[in-house]
Amino acid sequence: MATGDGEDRGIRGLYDLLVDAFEIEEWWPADTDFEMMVGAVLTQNTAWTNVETSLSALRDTGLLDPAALLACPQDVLADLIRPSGSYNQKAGYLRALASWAIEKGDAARLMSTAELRDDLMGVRGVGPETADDILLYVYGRPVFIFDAYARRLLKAAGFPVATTYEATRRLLAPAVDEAGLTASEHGRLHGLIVAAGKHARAHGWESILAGGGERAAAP
DNA sequence: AACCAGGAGACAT
DNA sequence: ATGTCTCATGGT
Repeated sequence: MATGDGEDRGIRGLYDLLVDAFEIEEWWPADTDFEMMVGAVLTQNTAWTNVETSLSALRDTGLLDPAALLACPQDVLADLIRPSGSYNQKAGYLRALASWAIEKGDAARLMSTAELRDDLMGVRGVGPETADDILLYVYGRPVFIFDAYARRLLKAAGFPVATTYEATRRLLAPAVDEAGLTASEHGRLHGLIVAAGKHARAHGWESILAGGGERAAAP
């Protein structure tokens, strides 16, 4: 590995690099666990600013609560989350999520990470990335989010990357393990990667990976 | 005015 | 196990 490519520094090294390169505000702000889960579904293929509009509408109508949300007619719910796009699909997803939250209660906290991940992915509307978001930000499990930005970054850094989320996750599980980041660090890392991804869209990944460069601020 | 945004599911191959 | 299509608004 005298290639000098990014894999040499490992995921821990990538984390250190990004901490120095970017300043981000508190990532994934939410008052409650359920609000965080709702946000995770609404943000699918959707800009976060649009999600905030929907979350505010849900908060104002008291629907950021599993039981209250289930009691709401689906077409009314769909209308409230319209700004987030795919509102008919997502309204159904949110109902499935609310049912799961009520059914599970605190039992979820006792499950192993692998078990809980499988359980979450059984919920309609929760795929691999959304499940990992919830594992990380609601249940405090130290998982790496292999979203599109992360895969591009990892590839640019010299890691072997697959085309899909799950394939990449399996491929790089050892590297994530070796990094040994805490859940808190993983949480910050995901935010940093999204900030880096937006920066890279304009300036390329090289400007970041070269390191020691400019310190960019996140909007 | 295409293109993308803090993806997932159904279905075909 | 891997593609393609649909969902659908709002910002650049």
